[in-house]
Amino acid sequence: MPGRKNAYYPRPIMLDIKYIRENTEAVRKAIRDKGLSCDLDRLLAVDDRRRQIQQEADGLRGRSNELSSQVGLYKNPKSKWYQEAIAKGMSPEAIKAEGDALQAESASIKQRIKELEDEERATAEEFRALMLTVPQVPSAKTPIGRDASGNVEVRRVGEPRKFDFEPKDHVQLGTALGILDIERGVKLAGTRNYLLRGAGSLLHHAVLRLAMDTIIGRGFEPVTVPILVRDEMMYGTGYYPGGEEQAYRCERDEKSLVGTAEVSLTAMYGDEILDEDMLPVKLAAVSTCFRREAGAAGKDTYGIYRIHYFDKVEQVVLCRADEAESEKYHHEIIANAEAVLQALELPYRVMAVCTGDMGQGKVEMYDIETWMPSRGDYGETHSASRFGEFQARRLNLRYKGADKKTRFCHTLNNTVIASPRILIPILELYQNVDGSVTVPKALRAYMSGMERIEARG
RNA sequence: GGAGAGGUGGCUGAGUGGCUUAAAGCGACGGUUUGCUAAACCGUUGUACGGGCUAAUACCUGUACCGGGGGUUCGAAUCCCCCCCUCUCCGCCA
Repeated sequence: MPGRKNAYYPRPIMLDIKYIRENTEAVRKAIRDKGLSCDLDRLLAVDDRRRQIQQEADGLRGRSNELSSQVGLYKNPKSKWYQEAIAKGMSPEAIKAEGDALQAESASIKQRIKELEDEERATAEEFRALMLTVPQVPSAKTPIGRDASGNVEVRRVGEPRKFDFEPKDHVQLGTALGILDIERGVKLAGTRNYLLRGAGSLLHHAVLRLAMDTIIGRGFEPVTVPILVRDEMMYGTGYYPGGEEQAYRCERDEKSLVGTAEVSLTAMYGDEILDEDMLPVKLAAVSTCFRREAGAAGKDTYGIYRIHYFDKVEQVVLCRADEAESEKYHHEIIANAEAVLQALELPYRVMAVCTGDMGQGKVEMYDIETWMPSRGDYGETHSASRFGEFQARRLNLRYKGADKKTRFCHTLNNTVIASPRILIPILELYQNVDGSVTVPKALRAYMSGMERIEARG
């Protein structure tokens, strides 16, 4: 691992300022479509001023360097210049006088440089703050809309089950079967916590194993990653600033518990330059995910839909800076997730997420929603995003191409499976009239051949 | 947690205040030679942000960068302060 350089955060880079200068209208439209506030005109003005200051300061620094090296000659009797001057008949006193004069000029330049540096600092700070608010420009395919209601269904696979009896929800089923214990979870850790027991715990591990085996079979490298990471990684992947309230942050250590292994996987090559022939890098990790769910008070409080901790298999792709390639892998990671849902024989639909619902950093985003009988609707179980170079810029994640040029990678990620949320449709759709639950065929191998979960005697 | 040693270009490694635009070597790239390979010889060599000229990420040019930040000085890789990281040993612990 190469040493970390300029390891401060947040990194000021978002989009390329040159891109913003040259594509102002596209960025302006992105701000509008994503419903964000970002003072682009102010940003451009600050950028302008920033460059003026740099020009003046650089010029003065150049002059100052020149003076310093001259003073060095005047002050050093051993220098070639000094000896030549003496040989030409200059007196040491005359030399000293000239040297002092240069020194005086240098001092006055330094004064002006100091002023400029103060202004430079202030301008850079405002510049950075403004840059942090500039959104990634969404792809042309992205539907334009204000919120989730603007999302567009792309396709629907499988049929929601029609029951010939009154179905129970996952809490009723899981509690009666003794595989889900919300009360004791709350006793241990507060609201939005739970225990999975016996076959419930087995089922949880089985879906994770199925997901891992599926994704490994599709060429992804399994990685075990830290889930308490430096805050810098949260900035790098775009969760900070803005998402601090959603994360469990360990202030003392300036580290945060990740809400997804995407953070660790995407950031793991940060500050490195990869060889182009290493790409694409395809990684997958299973990790526990922690979410404070601040601002969601009272929302989805029932059951295990929205909870403070869960386990998730996440897939991440780092690829070349090529729009078509990035789109190709986006389709691939969505297909990977669909393969798992199809193996589990769960009905789902794929939604194109609209501009207002997709988040600042994303170029294109699709959610997969799985049918959940208790909600009488599809519920989000997967989220597939591509970021262009947004995350790579913040992480300083680059590659060297065959043409010797260094570029920022493109990054993408998607859920493979998240449990226990996925247990909601599994329990509810595989329930039997007697309250037992049939184990999906694809999971039986991971549960010692168990075919049916029944209440314990 | 305690004690010590260190952080210099892709890598190794010189450099304790100014003719240092960071030596030298390795590697990489280009070229010459060569039946091919190898060897030899010659040349090139990073990043970021600006400016000029542009079809250009080509070329010319400025500044900054020797772990990070601050200080002393006309001038800092070099001196001072704070922080971070790595390594070694000890302690504690899963």
